[in-house]
Order: sequence, then structure tokens, then C-alpha cells
Amino acid sequence: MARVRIATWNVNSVSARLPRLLDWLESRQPDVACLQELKVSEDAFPHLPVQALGYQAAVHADGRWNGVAVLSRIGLDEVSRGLDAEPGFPEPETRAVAATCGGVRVRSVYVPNGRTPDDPHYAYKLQWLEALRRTLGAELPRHPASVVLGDFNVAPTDADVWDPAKFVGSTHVTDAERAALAALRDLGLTDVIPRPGKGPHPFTYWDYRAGAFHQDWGMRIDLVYASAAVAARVSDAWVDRESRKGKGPSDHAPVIVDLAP
DNA sequence: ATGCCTTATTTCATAAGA
Repeated sequence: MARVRIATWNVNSVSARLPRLLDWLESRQPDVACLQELKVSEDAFPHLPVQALGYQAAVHADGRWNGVAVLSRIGLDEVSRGLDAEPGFPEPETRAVAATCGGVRVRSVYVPNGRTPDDPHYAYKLQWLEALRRTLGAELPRHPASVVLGDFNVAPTDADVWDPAKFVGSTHVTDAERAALAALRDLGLTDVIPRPGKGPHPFTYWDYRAGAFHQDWGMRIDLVYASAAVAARVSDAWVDRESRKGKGPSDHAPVIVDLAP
């Protein structure tokens, strides 16, 4: 069994990001790549150029918003779209897709934003996280080597936002959201915290506005939750901050995790 | 920060993002 490199990246439109995505696949050489916020229909996903780089793709996408994928060049089996008893807003959205890749159960997730704590979208977010917990709980006995990666839209601790005072009363930092993450960890999952790309914080998201990236006004909301069997194999994990730079970036940076043989 | 971007679409305006 060779080293396996698994990555997650909220691309904020796979169409707008296609040249960067293809360059990134070639330069970073992930064996498995979880993508979020495709913002295309399944038909419009760039299957051909991704295939040309050696990847199979499990895509769950429905058009204007959302959309997730698992790309793999080490096998793509048992593809599962969505969650068990998945809640909707009001209809279920395309926010989760799973596949077994080289013996590891991999799930790409895009957790609802929540908007504000008094918005119906926030209740939906908590329901969605609970459905994720139930789905994983049902699956883990069959798949002890599991990892769920993606844009969780929750900063696990105050250290995961640049200025906690700015987030008082906001989503992404509330006790209920953090409790939902703790409930996932209670399934036996470990938060694989990446090395920062630069500076003291392993942030993965910076707003496009106000020069937030250059001021490091960021958040760690793209997370890797690994079962014990996967966490024990982690040899490195880092934020690919370089991929947030330059012209036409996503507002998220990839997180890249290497698993030892 | 409170839209100081960026995206897609029902496009010269809106909804959404976090």
C-alpha cells in the first residue's frame, strides 16, 4: 500500500476555477480530492479534463449553488449521494457524496451556512449536521477506515477565527454548532488540524473583501474528520495557502493530508 | 468586514456566501 494523499477544496464554482483546479491537480498530485461548491449541474461538471488527468469522479450537483464531488485515481467504489434522512431547505440539496477509494471511505461535505442564528437556515444547518452524524454512525461499523472532509462552515474553537470578538452573535462559532462537531468526534473521529501554510493560524478561508487574505483575517472551517484507523496513518496535513494567492482564486484554500502506507 | 468581492442567473439587479 502506497502513501495516499487526500485533499479537500471548496472551489467556489468549478467552472470559474477549472484552469486552477487542473493546475492544482497536476502540481499537488492528490490521489483523492474532495470538492465543494461546484455551482454547476452534474452534466456541466468538467468530466473530460478531470478524466484526462487520471481521475474518476463521483459528482452530486444540482446547478446554481452547492454541489460536491470526490475525485479519485485509486479507485471509486460504493458511491453514495446525500445523507440518510437528509433534511432540506425545503428540499434536500447536493451537499454530500461518499465513495470508497483505495480502501478508505471518503465523504465530501458542504455544510449549510446558517446565515444568522435566528434564520431558518441555521436550524437547517444543525439538522443537517445531525443527519451527517447519524449517517456516519450507521456507516462506521462497516467502514472503520473513514474520513469526512469538506467545508463544515463551523470554526471548532475561538483559535480558529482571526478575532473572536468580531464573531459574537454570528454563525460558525455558536455553542450549538460546536456541539454538533463534538458529536461527530464522539463517533470516534479526530479533527486532523493542518499545519498553517504561513503564519500562526491554519486558516482555510478568507473573505474576498477588504484585503482579508493579506491581513490574515481568516477562519479554519474546512475540516478533516478521520476515524482512528485513518488518523493513525496521517503523516502530514497542511493548508495549501499558495492556492489562495494570485488572480482568480477561490476564497478557500485546499487542505492536503498524507496517509502513510 | 456587515459588503470594501465573487459567483450564477430569472443579468444593467438579485441572492448567496461566512
